[in-house]
Amino acid sequence: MNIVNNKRYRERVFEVVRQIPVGKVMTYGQLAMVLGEGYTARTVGYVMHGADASVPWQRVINSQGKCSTGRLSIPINLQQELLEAEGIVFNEKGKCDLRERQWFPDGFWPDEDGQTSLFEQK
DNA sequence: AACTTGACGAGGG
DNA sequence: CCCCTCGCCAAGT
Repeated sequence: MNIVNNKRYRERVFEVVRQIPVGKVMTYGQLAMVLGEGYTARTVGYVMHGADASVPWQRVINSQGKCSTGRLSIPINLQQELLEAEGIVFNEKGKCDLRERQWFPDGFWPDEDGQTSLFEQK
């Protein structure tokens, strides 16, 4: 059976996304790292495609701090507007400050320099 | 089975 | 900062 049609596989992604607080975001790659074996940024993106209303899908953006939902069934700029309504600020190039807005689940923390890598707690 | 296309990401120029 | 290449891996044709 296809992976993204596997309910368990999808639910693990959604469980984490549902924990992202208002005003915070995570990237596809981070989610993949947190979820571990079997998950990649691409598959996470695929799963998000099928998110239902119980999932704050707008809080998942790409590693550059931008929204990647321009050309799909989602109206242009909807994601950014939803996030702005949650208090997130985007510059004229559609980028927000990940350093300030990135959220990490319990058990993970960012490395010294960037916010893009995660390490498991000892 | 081959080839293309992504709600991706890192690295190089 | 922008653009391109690769690696990634599931889906659609």
